Amino acid sequence: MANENIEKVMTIHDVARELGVSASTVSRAISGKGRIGEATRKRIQAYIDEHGFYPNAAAQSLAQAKTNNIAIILPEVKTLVDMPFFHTCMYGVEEVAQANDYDIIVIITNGKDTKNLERIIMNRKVDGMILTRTYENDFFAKFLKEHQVPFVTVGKTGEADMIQVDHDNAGACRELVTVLFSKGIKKMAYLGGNMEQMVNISRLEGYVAAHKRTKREINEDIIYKNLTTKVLVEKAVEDLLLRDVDCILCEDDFICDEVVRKLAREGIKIPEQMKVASCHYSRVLDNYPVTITSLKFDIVELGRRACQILLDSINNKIVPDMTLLDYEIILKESTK
Amino acid sequence: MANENIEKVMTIHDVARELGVSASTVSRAISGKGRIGEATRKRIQAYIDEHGFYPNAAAQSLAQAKTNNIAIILPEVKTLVDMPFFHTCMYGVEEVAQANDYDIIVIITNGKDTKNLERIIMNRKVDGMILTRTYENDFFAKFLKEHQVPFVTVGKTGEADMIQVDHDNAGACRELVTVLFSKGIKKMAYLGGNMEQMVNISRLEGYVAAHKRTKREINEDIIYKNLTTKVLVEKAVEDLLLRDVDCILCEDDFICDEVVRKLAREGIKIPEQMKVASCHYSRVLDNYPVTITSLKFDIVELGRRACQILLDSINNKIVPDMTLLDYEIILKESTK
DNA sequence: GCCACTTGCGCAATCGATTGCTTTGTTTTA
DNA sequence: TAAAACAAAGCAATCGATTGCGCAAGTGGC
Repeated sequence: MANENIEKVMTIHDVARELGVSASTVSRAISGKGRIGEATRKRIQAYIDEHGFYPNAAAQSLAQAKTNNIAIILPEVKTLVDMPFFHTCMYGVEEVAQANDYDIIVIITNGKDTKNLERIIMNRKVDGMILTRTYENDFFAKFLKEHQVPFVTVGKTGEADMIQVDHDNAGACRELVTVLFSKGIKKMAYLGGNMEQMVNISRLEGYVAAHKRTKREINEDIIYKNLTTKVLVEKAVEDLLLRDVDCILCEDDFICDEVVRKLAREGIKIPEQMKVASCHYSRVLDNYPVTITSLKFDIVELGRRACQILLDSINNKIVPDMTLLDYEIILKESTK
Repeated sequence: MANENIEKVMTIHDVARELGVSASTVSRAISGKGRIGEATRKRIQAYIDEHGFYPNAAAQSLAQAKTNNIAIILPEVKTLVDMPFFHTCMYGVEEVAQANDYDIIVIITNGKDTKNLERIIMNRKVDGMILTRTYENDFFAKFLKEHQVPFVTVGKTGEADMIQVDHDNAGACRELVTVLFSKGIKKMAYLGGNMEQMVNISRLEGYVAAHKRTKREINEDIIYKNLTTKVLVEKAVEDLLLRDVDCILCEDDFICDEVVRKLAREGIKIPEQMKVASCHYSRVLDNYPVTITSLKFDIVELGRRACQILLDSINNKIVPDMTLLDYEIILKESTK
């Protein structure tokens, strides 16, 4: 009854019958692989162009053992406004994927549970994966490696033998800190986030490296780690105000946001009484009366590159193990 | 050579051979459909649990004409920080999809080009779709309807005979405006965004309805539409300052953000000299010294509901044509 | 003890593409 | 002109699941 209305979709056999050729010929006409006469090719192509034949993706996947899908793994992020990183990155990935006739499957995960990851791999729903948040000794990355799934990490994994794409966080931070020192800053505090995440490890590395290069002492008392909540940031600020610091370097714009607010509440003027810089720019930093010095990364580009490298890797091209993208240092009023 | 290392994945036939049964029996044991003995069921299940067999998704899709994928269509958004809506919504969709063993394919589109949409539908890569931004007389929605693809729109389409899930934007706005009037506001300007988008149409509707209910005159001079850039918002504010308005209602937090900044630059105090409210809360509104009155919507829930309804619809359950979710009016300092 | 009915499970077709092999027909070459 | 070479296109197997049908064994009624 109801089914009578459902128009059946055209298959390769329909096209073949219509043109009086075999299905294999149609297949070869479309793919261009195998031997086929030019005249037949054109005739079939013309028919398809006119009538709009689309091959069944499942049948193709089955026959070719290839899905033309890639997965992108996003972390569960509670405070989305503060975390445009992953979604911006996704835009880049999607752009390149589309351009290459791939679709992206998005998996959101808390980072611990591999069930979904396992299912999607073992069901062979994708040809490869992009991990957008990496940890030291990354669990997911190891899992993928074990299962011989092509994958690229956005961010470092701290392991060799994995394809990684990242901004040069360590280098950028090192340069930023060095520049700030050269502008007369004496004692710079560092406020960092979750130290299990590689990005945070890299940034702190940069901070430390800049101290070493300029032969300054590293003072552990003014290095704060794992500031994952507003309250922790607030406490850190209170604490460092007692420690004769003249600049606060924030690991990201979320922390920076809290720092700026806290300083305002304390009546401390930026930059006169305290200089502030962030290792990551996003629009949040435009919300204050004083503009904030920061590092700027092109995150869409990061996504694009990660995707391009993944696709190359899937197609057995040779790709670099580690790709580091450029950054920009943006000096603003907050460190004048 | 290289291929010798690649371990072949287990198929249903491997399981069958190993247990001395037929593939059909294994299939029936897994699905629970068809006639199968309880003892055999358990034996097969036990083997699978132990050895971890996962069916090939492509083969299943082909056999069942069902992909267990849904697509979510996101608009191209330039200013991500200002637009957490779509991504928050995606979180809700993903949550419900995962819980029901569906994966989500994300398509990002400029809203005009149907090529990707067409491809993904005609290739039968998904069982249904969620549209996250709707326009009056929606092109995509019509396209999907024509192709008999199950779909749900997040936001209204202005058409009957389509499954729509939305917050009650019109009702919420109407109530907010009414409440503000009851608190003594005399003349309220409305600053709206792109009037092709249904959400904006609905909100203005609410504003108008509140005027009618309270028997106030509607003054077209203080209704601004299509304020899609900072500059336009700025100009609108300049303009309405000459018009004896005592409250500005902003269509969303992006506009509100610009309004608050502009008023600050003009030295106009909120709420003493001008009251301000927004029809949409996001964390952006927490960035000012004065807290802002707004409407609050649970966007993750919106995504969840949309997805649940889509899945029900795919499985031929009866679903409501129009689902309107609740809202919250948050009165803060900006309208005191 | 015979027939009807149910239960458990295997056989083989099917979904819609791809691809190695074969056949057919044409062209080239000796 | 016959043999060799080659191009074009069809045949049929294959990918890995699902499912209608049918057979054999078991159960129950009378």
